[in-house]
Amino acid sequence: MSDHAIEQLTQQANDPSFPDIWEEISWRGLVHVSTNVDDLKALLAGPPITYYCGFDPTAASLHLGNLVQLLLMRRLQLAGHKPLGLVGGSTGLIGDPRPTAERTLQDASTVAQWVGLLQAQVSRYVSFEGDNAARLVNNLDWTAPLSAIDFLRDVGKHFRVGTMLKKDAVSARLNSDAGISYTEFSYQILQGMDFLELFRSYGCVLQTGGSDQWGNLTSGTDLIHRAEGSHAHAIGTPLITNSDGTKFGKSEGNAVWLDPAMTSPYAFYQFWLNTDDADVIARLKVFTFLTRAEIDELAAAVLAEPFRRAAQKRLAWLVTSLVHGEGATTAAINAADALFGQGELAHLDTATLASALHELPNTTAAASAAIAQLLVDTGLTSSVGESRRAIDQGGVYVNNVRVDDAAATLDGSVLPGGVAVLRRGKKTLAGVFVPE
RNA sequence: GGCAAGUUACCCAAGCGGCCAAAGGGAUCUGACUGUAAAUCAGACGUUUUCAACUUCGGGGGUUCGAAUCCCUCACUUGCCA
Repeated sequence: MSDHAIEQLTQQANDPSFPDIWEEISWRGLVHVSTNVDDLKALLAGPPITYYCGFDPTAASLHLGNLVQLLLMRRLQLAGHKPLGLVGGSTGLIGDPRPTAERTLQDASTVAQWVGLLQAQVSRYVSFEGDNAARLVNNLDWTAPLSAIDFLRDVGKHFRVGTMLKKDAVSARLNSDAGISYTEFSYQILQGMDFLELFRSYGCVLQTGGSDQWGNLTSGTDLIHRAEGSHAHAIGTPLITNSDGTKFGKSEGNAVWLDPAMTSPYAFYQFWLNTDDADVIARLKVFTFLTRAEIDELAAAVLAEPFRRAAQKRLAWLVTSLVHGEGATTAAINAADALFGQGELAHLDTATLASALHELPNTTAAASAAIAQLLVDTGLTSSVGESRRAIDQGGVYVNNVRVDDAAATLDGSVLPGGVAVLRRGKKTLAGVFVPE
Protein backbone atom coordinates (compact mmCIF):
# COMPACT_ATOMS: atom_id res chain seq x y z
CA MET A 1 0.00 0.00 0.00
CA SER A 2 1.24 3.48 -0.80
CA ASP A 3 2.48 5.72 2.00
CA HIS A 4 -0.12 8.37 1.56
CA ALA A 5 -2.95 5.86 1.92
CA ILE A 6 -1.59 4.72 5.30
CA GLU A 7 -1.07 8.31 6.35
CA GLN A 8 -4.70 9.09 5.50
CA LEU A 9 -5.98 6.07 7.43
CA THR A 10 -4.15 7.03 10.59
CA GLN A 11 -5.69 10.52 10.51
CA GLN A 12 -9.26 9.25 10.36
CA ALA A 13 -11.64 9.07 13.30
CA ASN A 14 -15.34 9.07 13.95
CA ASP A 15 -16.90 12.04 15.68
CA PRO A 16 -16.88 11.32 19.44
CA SER A 17 -19.81 13.70 19.98
CA PHE A 18 -22.19 11.05 18.67
CA PRO A 19 -23.45 8.45 21.16
CA ASP A 20 -22.83 5.63 18.66
CA ILE A 21 -21.89 4.90 15.07
CA TRP A 22 -25.51 4.45 13.98
CA GLU A 23 -26.33 8.00 15.06
CA GLU A 24 -23.32 9.27 13.19
CA ILE A 25 -23.97 7.53 9.88
CA SER A 26 -27.63 8.55 10.10
CA TRP A 27 -26.63 12.17 10.60
CA ARG A 28 -24.25 11.95 7.67
CA GLY A 29 -27.17 10.86 5.53
CA LEU A 30 -25.68 7.48 4.76
CA VAL A 31 -28.76 5.44 5.59
CA HIS A 32 -31.55 5.44 3.03
CA VAL A 33 -33.05 2.05 3.81
CA SER A 34 -32.13 -0.70 6.19
CA THR A 35 -33.45 -3.82 7.81
CA ASN A 36 -35.06 -3.42 11.24
CA VAL A 37 -33.57 -0.24 12.70
CA ASP A 38 -33.71 -1.18 16.39
CA ASP A 39 -32.01 -4.52 15.83
CA LEU A 40 -29.39 -2.96 13.61
CA LYS A 41 -28.70 -0.17 16.05
CA ALA A 42 -28.23 -2.65 18.88
CA LEU A 43 -26.00 -4.82 16.72
CA LEU A 44 -23.73 -1.91 15.80
CA ALA A 45 -23.55 -0.73 19.41
CA GLY A 46 -22.61 -4.20 20.63
CA PRO A 47 -19.47 -6.32 20.27
CA PRO A 48 -17.59 -6.25 16.95
CA ILE A 49 -19.46 -7.78 14.03
CA THR A 50 -18.25 -8.75 10.59
CA TYR A 51 -19.79 -6.89 7.67
CA TYR A 52 -19.16 -6.68 3.97
CA CYS A 53 -19.55 -4.55 0.90
CA GLY A 54 -19.10 -5.73 -2.65
CA PHE A 55 -17.56 -4.03 -5.67
CA ASP A 56 -18.04 -5.41 -9.14
CA PRO A 57 -15.26 -5.08 -11.69
CA THR A 58 -17.27 -3.47 -14.48
CA ALA A 59 -14.46 -1.00 -15.24
CA ALA A 60 -10.74 -0.65 -14.63
CA SER A 61 -11.28 1.63 -11.65
CA LEU A 62 -13.73 2.44 -8.89
CA HIS A 63 -15.55 5.76 -9.10
CA LEU A 64 -17.05 8.30 -6.71
CA GLY A 65 -20.20 6.24 -6.13
CA ASN A 66 -17.97 3.46 -4.81
CA LEU A 67 -16.11 5.91 -2.60
CA VAL A 68 -19.31 6.42 -0.60
CA GLN A 69 -19.29 2.71 0.21
CA LEU A 70 -15.59 2.62 0.96
CA LEU A 71 -15.95 5.44 3.46
CA LEU A 72 -18.95 3.82 5.11
CA MET A 73 -16.87 0.66 5.47
CA ARG A 74 -14.11 2.67 7.06
CA ARG A 75 -16.49 4.43 9.47
CA LEU A 76 -17.83 1.09 10.67
CA GLN A 77 -14.29 -0.22 11.02
CA LEU A 78 -13.34 2.80 13.12
CA ALA A 79 -16.29 1.88 15.34
CA GLY A 80 -14.61 -1.46 15.98
CA HIS A 81 -16.30 -3.71 13.43
CA LYS A 82 -14.58 -6.05 11.00
CA PRO A 83 -14.81 -5.29 7.29
CA LEU A 84 -14.75 -7.72 4.41
CA GLY A 85 -14.05 -6.12 1.07
CA LEU A 86 -15.50 -8.23 -1.69
CA VAL A 87 -14.45 -7.76 -5.28
CA GLY A 88 -16.86 -9.62 -7.52
CA GLY A 89 -14.81 -11.84 -9.79
CA SER A 90 -17.93 -13.84 -10.61
CA THR A 91 -20.66 -11.18 -10.34
CA GLY A 92 -18.49 -8.94 -12.52
CA LEU A 93 -18.75 -11.56 -15.23
CA ILE A 94 -22.54 -11.21 -15.14
CA GLY A 95 -23.18 -7.57 -14.32
CA ASP A 96 -26.09 -6.35 -12.22
CA PRO A 97 -29.18 -5.25 -14.13
CA ARG A 98 -29.09 -1.56 -14.93
CA PRO A 99 -32.49 0.11 -15.21
CA THR A 100 -32.10 1.03 -18.86
CA ALA A 101 -30.47 -1.74 -20.82
CA GLU A 102 -28.70 -5.05 -20.84
CA ARG A 103 -24.96 -4.91 -20.24
CA THR A 104 -22.38 -6.01 -22.76
CA LEU A 105 -20.50 -8.95 -21.33
CA GLN A 106 -16.80 -8.40 -20.73
CA ASP A 107 -14.05 -10.82 -21.54
CA ALA A 108 -13.20 -13.11 -18.62
CA SER A 109 -9.53 -12.12 -18.82
CA THR A 110 -10.43 -8.43 -18.76
CA VAL A 111 -12.60 -8.94 -15.69
CA ALA A 112 -9.81 -10.87 -13.98
CA GLN A 113 -7.45 -7.99 -14.61
CA TRP A 114 -9.98 -5.48 -13.26
CA VAL A 115 -10.43 -7.60 -10.13
CA GLY A 116 -6.76 -7.04 -9.33
CA LEU A 117 -6.99 -3.32 -9.93
CA LEU A 118 -10.10 -2.93 -7.77
CA GLN A 119 -8.68 -5.01 -4.93
CA ALA A 120 -5.70 -2.68 -4.83
CA GLN A 121 -8.01 0.32 -4.68
CA VAL A 122 -10.30 -1.11 -2.01
CA SER A 123 -7.37 -1.99 0.22
CA ARG A 124 -6.33 1.66 0.47
CA TYR A 125 -9.47 2.74 2.26
CA VAL A 126 -9.66 0.26 5.12
CA SER A 127 -7.01 -0.76 7.60
CA PHE A 128 -5.37 -4.17 7.54
CA GLU A 129 -3.89 -3.71 10.99
CA GLY A 130 -5.20 -4.57 14.44
CA ASP A 131 -7.92 -6.77 15.91
CA ASN A 132 -10.50 -5.76 13.37
CA ALA A 133 -8.25 -5.83 10.32
CA ALA A 134 -9.99 -5.83 6.97
CA ARG A 135 -9.92 -8.86 4.71
CA LEU A 136 -10.41 -9.12 0.96
CA VAL A 137 -12.54 -11.82 -0.61
CA ASN A 138 -13.45 -12.77 -4.16
CA ASN A 139 -16.77 -14.45 -4.88
CA LEU A 140 -15.23 -16.35 -7.78
CA ASP A 141 -13.61 -18.54 -5.11
CA TRP A 142 -16.94 -20.12 -4.14
CA THR A 143 -18.99 -19.74 -7.29
CA ALA A 144 -16.47 -21.12 -9.78
CA PRO A 145 -16.40 -24.65 -8.28
CA LEU A 146 -20.20 -24.81 -8.17
CA SER A 147 -21.86 -26.93 -10.85
CA ALA A 148 -25.04 -25.80 -12.56
CA ILE A 149 -26.94 -28.70 -11.00
CA ASP A 150 -25.71 -27.95 -7.49
CA PHE A 151 -26.55 -24.32 -8.02
CA LEU A 152 -30.11 -25.10 -9.04
CA ARG A 153 -30.68 -27.71 -6.31
CA ASP A 154 -28.94 -26.11 -3.35
CA VAL A 155 -29.41 -22.44 -4.02
CA GLY A 156 -32.19 -22.07 -6.57
CA LYS A 157 -34.72 -23.87 -4.38
CA HIS A 158 -34.58 -21.06 -1.85
CA PHE A 159 -35.62 -18.44 -4.37
CA ARG A 160 -39.21 -17.80 -5.42
CA VAL A 161 -39.59 -16.39 -8.90
CA GLY A 162 -42.47 -14.18 -7.79
CA THR A 163 -40.21 -12.47 -5.27
CA MET A 164 -37.40 -12.16 -7.76
CA LEU A 165 -39.69 -10.52 -10.29
CA LYS A 166 -40.76 -7.89 -7.78
CA LYS A 167 -37.25 -6.53 -7.27
CA ASP A 168 -37.05 -3.00 -8.62
CA ALA A 169 -34.08 -3.68 -10.84
CA VAL A 170 -35.88 -6.58 -12.49
CA SER A 171 -39.37 -5.13 -12.74
CA ALA A 172 -38.04 -1.86 -14.17
CA ARG A 173 -36.44 -3.81 -16.94
CA LEU A 174 -39.45 -6.04 -17.50
CA ASN A 175 -41.59 -2.94 -17.91
CA SER A 176 -39.10 -1.30 -20.25
CA ASP A 177 -38.78 -2.17 -23.89
CA ALA A 178 -35.30 -3.54 -23.27
CA GLY A 179 -36.44 -6.60 -21.35
CA ILE A 180 -33.97 -8.63 -19.34
CA SER A 181 -31.90 -11.72 -20.01
CA TYR A 182 -31.92 -14.76 -17.74
CA THR A 183 -28.28 -13.97 -17.02
CA GLU A 184 -28.96 -10.60 -15.43
CA PHE A 185 -32.18 -11.85 -13.85
CA SER A 186 -30.03 -14.37 -11.97
CA TYR A 187 -27.70 -11.73 -10.61
CA GLN A 188 -29.60 -11.33 -7.34
CA ILE A 189 -29.13 -15.02 -6.62
CA LEU A 190 -25.37 -14.72 -6.97
CA GLN A 191 -25.25 -11.76 -4.64
CA GLY A 192 -27.50 -13.56 -2.18
CA MET A 193 -25.14 -16.55 -2.27
CA ASP A 194 -22.22 -14.28 -1.47
CA PHE A 195 -23.84 -13.05 1.70
CA LEU A 196 -24.74 -16.60 2.75
CA GLU A 197 -21.21 -17.80 2.05
CA LEU A 198 -19.69 -14.96 4.07
CA PHE A 199 -22.19 -15.56 6.85
CA ARG A 200 -21.09 -19.19 7.01
CA SER A 201 -17.33 -18.71 6.71
CA TYR A 202 -16.85 -15.42 8.53
CA GLY A 203 -20.01 -14.95 10.57
CA CYS A 204 -20.75 -11.89 8.47
CA VAL A 205 -24.11 -10.41 9.52
CA LEU A 206 -24.30 -7.07 7.71
CA GLN A 207 -24.01 -6.01 4.11
CA THR A 208 -23.87 -2.41 2.93
CA GLY A 209 -24.45 -1.09 -0.56
CA GLY A 210 -26.16 1.59 -2.60
CA SER A 211 -29.93 1.78 -2.26
CA ASP A 212 -30.19 0.78 -5.93
CA GLN A 213 -28.77 -2.54 -4.73
CA TRP A 214 -31.48 -2.97 -2.12
CA GLY A 215 -33.07 -5.88 -3.92
CA ASN A 216 -29.73 -7.65 -4.05
CA LEU A 217 -29.00 -6.91 -0.42
CA THR A 218 -32.29 -8.35 0.79
CA SER A 219 -31.80 -11.31 -1.49
CA GLY A 220 -28.91 -12.22 0.83
CA THR A 221 -30.70 -11.58 4.11
CA ASP A 222 -33.68 -13.65 2.88
CA LEU A 223 -31.43 -16.49 1.80
CA ILE A 224 -29.65 -16.57 5.15
CA HIS A 225 -33.02 -16.65 6.87
CA ARG A 226 -34.25 -19.54 4.73
CA ALA A 227 -31.05 -21.57 4.66
CA GLU A 228 -29.79 -20.96 8.18
CA GLY A 229 -32.77 -19.62 10.09
CA SER A 230 -30.71 -16.62 11.15
CA HIS A 231 -31.20 -12.90 10.83
CA ALA A 232 -28.72 -10.83 8.92
CA HIS A 233 -28.86 -7.12 8.16
CA ALA A 234 -28.45 -4.69 5.32
CA ILE A 235 -27.93 -0.94 4.96
CA GLY A 236 -28.69 0.86 1.70
CA THR A 237 -27.03 4.23 1.24
CA PRO A 238 -28.88 6.92 -0.69
CA LEU A 239 -28.02 7.64 -4.26
CA ILE A 240 -26.01 10.87 -4.20
CA THR A 241 -27.75 13.47 -6.36
CA ASN A 242 -27.10 17.09 -7.26
CA SER A 243 -29.68 19.60 -6.17
CA ASP A 244 -30.10 20.79 -9.76
CA GLY A 245 -31.17 17.31 -10.83
CA THR A 246 -28.08 16.38 -12.84
CA LYS A 247 -26.13 13.25 -12.06
CA PHE A 248 -23.53 13.37 -9.33
CA GLY A 249 -20.04 12.16 -10.13
CA LYS A 250 -19.86 13.27 -13.73
CA SER A 251 -17.33 15.71 -15.07
CA GLU A 252 -17.53 16.75 -18.71
CA GLY A 253 -19.96 13.89 -19.14
CA ASN A 254 -17.46 11.30 -17.89
CA ALA A 255 -17.41 9.46 -14.61
CA VAL A 256 -14.97 10.72 -12.01
CA TRP A 257 -12.64 7.78 -11.35
CA LEU A 258 -10.41 7.12 -8.39
CA ASP A 259 -7.55 6.00 -10.63
CA PRO A 260 -5.30 9.04 -11.28
CA ALA A 261 -4.56 7.73 -14.78
CA MET A 262 -8.27 7.91 -15.62
CA THR A 263 -9.15 11.14 -13.79
CA SER A 264 -6.13 13.31 -13.01
CA PRO A 265 -5.74 14.67 -9.47
CA TYR A 266 -6.07 18.13 -11.02
CA ALA A 267 -9.44 17.28 -12.60
CA PHE A 268 -10.47 15.49 -9.41
CA TYR A 269 -9.73 18.55 -7.29
CA GLN A 270 -11.54 20.81 -9.73
CA PHE A 271 -14.57 18.54 -9.64
CA TRP A 272 -14.95 19.00 -5.90
CA LEU A 273 -14.08 22.69 -5.96
CA ASN A 274 -16.96 23.26 -8.36
CA THR A 275 -19.54 21.75 -6.01
CA ASP A 276 -22.77 23.78 -5.74
CA ASP A 277 -23.38 25.74 -2.58
CA ALA A 278 -26.61 23.81 -2.21
CA ASP A 279 -24.78 20.47 -2.14
CA VAL A 280 -21.48 21.16 -0.46
CA ILE A 281 -22.52 20.52 3.14
CA ALA A 282 -24.10 17.18 2.30
CA ARG A 283 -20.89 16.22 0.48
CA LEU A 284 -18.74 17.11 3.49
CA LYS A 285 -20.85 14.80 5.64
CA VAL A 286 -20.51 11.88 3.27
CA PHE A 287 -16.99 12.25 1.90
CA THR A 288 -14.97 13.63 4.81
CA PHE A 289 -14.23 12.76 8.42
CA LEU A 290 -14.85 16.30 9.62
CA THR A 291 -16.86 16.41 12.83
CA ARG A 292 -20.37 17.74 13.14
CA ALA A 293 -19.02 20.89 14.80
CA GLU A 294 -16.54 21.50 11.97
CA ILE A 295 -19.18 21.00 9.31
CA ASP A 296 -21.65 23.29 11.10
CA GLU A 297 -18.98 25.96 11.06
CA LEU A 298 -18.48 25.57 7.33
CA ALA A 299 -22.23 25.65 6.76
CA ALA A 300 -22.33 29.01 8.52
CA ALA A 301 -19.45 30.20 6.34
CA VAL A 302 -21.34 29.22 3.16
CA LEU A 303 -24.27 31.35 4.30
CA ALA A 304 -22.24 34.33 5.44
CA GLU A 305 -19.53 34.47 2.79
CA PRO A 306 -20.46 32.20 -0.09
CA PHE A 307 -18.03 33.87 -2.48
CA ARG A 308 -15.07 32.65 -0.43
CA ARG A 309 -16.12 29.06 -1.06
CA ALA A 310 -14.48 27.94 2.14
CA ALA A 311 -16.54 24.75 2.27
CA GLN A 312 -15.75 23.84 -1.33
CA LYS A 313 -12.04 24.39 -0.78
CA ARG A 314 -12.02 22.28 2.35
CA LEU A 315 -14.01 19.54 0.64
CA ALA A 316 -11.75 19.51 -2.41
CA TRP A 317 -8.62 19.42 -0.29
CA LEU A 318 -9.82 16.62 1.95
CA VAL A 319 -11.25 14.32 -0.68
CA THR A 320 -8.39 14.81 -3.12
CA SER A 321 -5.87 14.17 -0.34
CA LEU A 322 -7.78 11.10 0.72
CA VAL A 323 -7.72 9.62 -2.77
CA HIS A 324 -4.47 10.95 -4.24
CA GLY A 325 -2.41 12.05 -1.25
CA GLU A 326 -1.47 15.49 -0.01
CA GLY A 327 1.48 15.86 -2.37
CA ALA A 328 -0.62 15.39 -5.49
CA THR A 329 -3.30 17.67 -4.05
CA THR A 330 -0.82 20.45 -3.41
CA ALA A 331 0.46 20.09 -6.96
CA ALA A 332 -3.10 20.30 -8.28
CA ILE A 333 -3.81 23.42 -6.25
CA ASN A 334 -0.56 25.10 -7.28
CA ALA A 335 -1.34 24.36 -10.91
CA ALA A 336 -4.81 25.86 -10.56
CA ASP A 337 -3.49 28.92 -8.75
CA ALA A 338 -0.94 29.52 -11.47
CA LEU A 339 -3.32 28.97 -14.36
CA PHE A 340 -6.50 30.52 -12.96
CA GLY A 341 -4.52 33.38 -11.50
CA GLN A 342 -4.85 36.94 -12.45
CA GLY A 343 -3.96 36.60 -16.06
CA GLU A 344 -0.26 37.32 -16.41
CA LEU A 345 1.01 33.91 -17.33
CA ALA A 346 4.19 35.41 -18.76
CA HIS A 347 5.12 36.60 -15.27
CA LEU A 348 5.17 33.08 -13.87
CA ASP A 349 8.55 31.46 -13.74
CA THR A 350 8.98 28.87 -16.42
CA ALA A 351 9.44 25.94 -14.04
CA THR A 352 6.19 26.65 -12.19
CA LEU A 353 4.32 27.01 -15.42
CA ALA A 354 5.75 23.85 -16.94
CA SER A 355 4.94 21.76 -13.88
CA ALA A 356 1.42 23.20 -13.82
CA LEU A 357 0.91 22.15 -17.42
CA HIS A 358 1.99 18.62 -16.60
CA GLU A 359 -1.06 18.42 -14.32
CA LEU A 360 -3.32 19.12 -17.30
CA PRO A 361 -4.10 17.21 -20.45
CA ASN A 362 -1.23 18.21 -22.70
CA THR A 363 0.41 17.64 -26.03
CA THR A 364 3.60 18.49 -27.84
CA ALA A 365 3.45 20.41 -31.11
CA ALA A 366 5.27 22.81 -33.37
CA ALA A 367 4.60 26.54 -33.19
CA SER A 368 3.03 26.36 -36.64
CA ALA A 369 0.30 23.99 -35.39
CA ALA A 370 -3.30 25.10 -35.88
CA ILE A 371 -5.06 25.92 -32.64
CA ALA A 372 -8.19 24.16 -33.83
CA GLN A 373 -6.19 20.94 -34.15
CA LEU A 374 -4.43 21.39 -30.79
CA LEU A 375 -7.81 21.59 -29.08
CA VAL A 376 -8.60 18.18 -30.49
CA ASP A 377 -5.19 16.75 -29.58
CA THR A 378 -5.58 17.81 -25.95
CA GLY A 379 -9.15 16.56 -25.72
CA LEU A 380 -10.65 20.02 -25.22
CA THR A 381 -12.87 19.38 -28.24
CA SER A 382 -13.69 16.20 -30.09
CA SER A 383 -13.37 17.41 -33.66
CA VAL A 384 -11.87 20.25 -35.64
CA GLY A 385 -15.40 21.38 -36.48
CA GLU A 386 -16.22 21.65 -32.81
CA SER A 387 -13.01 23.66 -32.31
CA ARG A 388 -14.03 26.09 -35.04
CA ARG A 389 -17.44 26.54 -33.50
CA ALA A 390 -15.90 27.10 -30.08
CA ILE A 391 -13.56 29.74 -31.52
CA ASP A 392 -16.39 31.41 -33.45
CA GLN A 393 -18.38 31.57 -30.22
CA GLY A 394 -15.50 33.27 -28.47
CA GLY A 395 -14.88 30.33 -26.18
CA VAL A 396 -11.20 29.62 -26.85
CA TYR A 397 -8.21 31.34 -25.30
CA VAL A 398 -4.46 30.95 -25.68
CA ASN A 399 -2.54 32.19 -22.63
CA ASN A 400 -5.75 33.92 -21.46
CA VAL A 401 -6.11 35.86 -24.71
CA ARG A 402 -9.25 35.15 -26.68
CA VAL A 403 -8.69 33.58 -30.09
CA ASP A 404 -10.83 35.24 -32.76
CA ASP A 405 -9.67 33.44 -35.90
CA ALA A 406 -10.63 29.83 -36.38
CA ALA A 407 -7.61 29.31 -38.63
CA ALA A 408 -5.09 30.77 -36.15
CA THR A 409 -1.87 29.00 -35.26
CA LEU A 410 0.26 29.08 -32.16
CA ASP A 411 2.86 31.36 -33.81
CA GLY A 412 3.73 34.30 -31.62
CA SER A 413 1.84 32.92 -28.62
CA VAL A 414 4.50 30.61 -27.26
CA LEU A 415 5.64 31.68 -23.81
CA PRO A 416 9.25 31.60 -22.63
CA GLY A 417 10.13 28.03 -21.82
CA GLY A 418 8.35 26.74 -24.92
CA VAL A 419 4.83 26.36 -23.54
CA ALA A 420 1.34 27.66 -24.24
CA VAL A 421 -1.85 27.39 -22.23
CA LEU A 422 -5.05 26.52 -24.07
CA ARG A 423 -8.36 27.25 -22.44
CA ARG A 424 -11.87 26.42 -23.50
CA GLY A 425 -14.59 28.33 -21.75
CA LYS A 426 -13.87 29.55 -18.28
CA LYS A 427 -12.22 26.61 -16.70
CA THR A 428 -11.22 23.83 -19.06
CA LEU A 429 -7.48 23.98 -19.57
CA ALA A 430 -4.78 22.13 -21.46
CA GLY A 431 -1.09 22.61 -22.09
CA VAL A 432 1.01 22.63 -25.23
CA PHE A 433 4.77 22.05 -25.16
CA VAL A 434 6.69 23.51 -28.08
CA PRO A 435 10.18 22.05 -28.48
CA GLU A 436 12.86 24.52 -29.53
C1' G B 1 -43.09 -22.74 -32.49
C1' G B 2 -47.25 -19.10 -34.40
C1' C B 3 -49.10 -13.98 -34.80
C1' A B 4 -48.37 -8.75 -34.13
C1' A B 5 -45.55 -4.40 -33.15
C1' G B 6 -40.87 -2.30 -32.92
C1' U B 7 -35.11 -1.05 -33.58
C1' U B 8 -33.78 6.99 -35.57
C1' A B 9 -27.99 11.04 -33.36
C1' C B 10 -25.33 10.92 -25.81
C1' C B 11 -30.74 9.80 -23.77
C1' C B 12 -36.13 10.23 -24.72
C1' A B 13 -38.78 10.99 -29.17
C1' A B 14 -41.08 12.88 -34.18
C1' G B 15 -40.65 11.65 -39.27
C1' C B 16 -43.53 7.12 -43.03
C1' G B 17 -40.71 8.21 -51.15
C1' G B 18 -38.03 14.26 -52.86
C1' C B 19 -38.86 20.63 -49.02
C1' C B 20 -34.20 15.28 -44.04
C1' A B 21 -28.06 16.06 -41.55
C1' A B 22 -33.39 14.41 -39.93
C1' A B 23 -38.94 18.32 -35.58
C1' G B 24 -39.27 18.66 -30.17
C1' G B 25 -37.41 17.80 -25.14
C1' G B 26 -33.38 16.47 -21.87
C1' A B 27 -28.13 16.21 -21.23
C1' U B 28 -23.72 18.69 -22.88
C1' C B 29 -20.71 22.98 -24.66
C1' U B 30 -19.98 28.47 -25.44
C1' G B 31 -21.24 33.74 -24.47
C1' A B 32 -23.47 37.52 -21.04
C1' C B 33 -24.15 38.14 -15.60
C1' U B 34 -21.15 35.98 -11.37
C1' G B 35 -17.90 33.60 -6.61
C1' U B 36 -13.73 28.53 -11.22
C1' A B 37 -21.51 28.69 -7.65
C1' A B 38 -26.82 28.60 -8.75
C1' A B 39 -30.70 30.81 -11.46
C1' U B 40 -31.71 33.54 -15.97
C1' C B 41 -31.16 35.12 -21.12
C1' A B 42 -28.72 34.14 -25.96
C1' G B 43 -26.14 30.78 -29.27
C1' A B 44 -24.12 25.92 -30.62
C1' C B 45 -24.73 20.70 -30.72
C1' G B 46 -22.71 14.26 -37.58
C1' U B 47 -17.71 15.00 -40.20
C1' U B 48 -14.69 17.94 -43.32
C1' U B 49 -10.52 21.65 -47.00
C1' U B 50 -17.85 24.84 -44.04
C1' C B 51 -21.50 30.14 -49.37
C1' A B 52 -19.94 23.46 -50.50
C1' A B 53 -19.04 18.35 -50.05
C1' C B 54 -19.12 13.78 -47.54
C1' U B 55 -20.89 9.77 -44.07
C1' U B 56 -25.59 8.64 -40.97
C1' C B 57 -31.70 6.64 -39.21
C1' G B 58 -30.24 -2.09 -36.16
C1' G B 59 -26.92 -5.32 -40.26
C1' G B 60 -26.98 -6.94 -45.41
C1' G B 61 -29.41 -6.94 -50.17
C1' G B 62 -33.15 -4.87 -53.58
C1' U B 63 -37.01 -1.41 -56.07
C1' U B 64 -36.66 3.86 -57.70
C1' C B 65 -34.21 9.47 -61.28
C1' G B 66 -34.49 9.74 -55.76
C1' A B 67 -35.28 5.76 -49.48
C1' A B 68 -34.93 7.00 -42.43
C1' U B 69 -39.47 6.32 -45.27
C1' C B 70 -41.33 0.73 -50.07
C1' C B 71 -39.75 -4.79 -50.71
C1' C B 72 -36.62 -9.16 -49.15
C1' U B 73 -33.51 -11.17 -45.55
C1' C B 74 -30.72 -11.61 -40.93
C1' A B 75 -30.14 -10.05 -35.80
C1' C B 76 -32.22 -8.14 -31.46
C1' U B 77 -36.50 -6.28 -28.34
C1' U B 78 -41.60 -6.21 -26.62
C1' G B 79 -46.66 -8.09 -26.45
C1' C B 80 -50.33 -11.92 -27.33
C1' C B 81 -51.12 -17.18 -28.40
C1' A B 82 -49.04 -22.25 -27.87
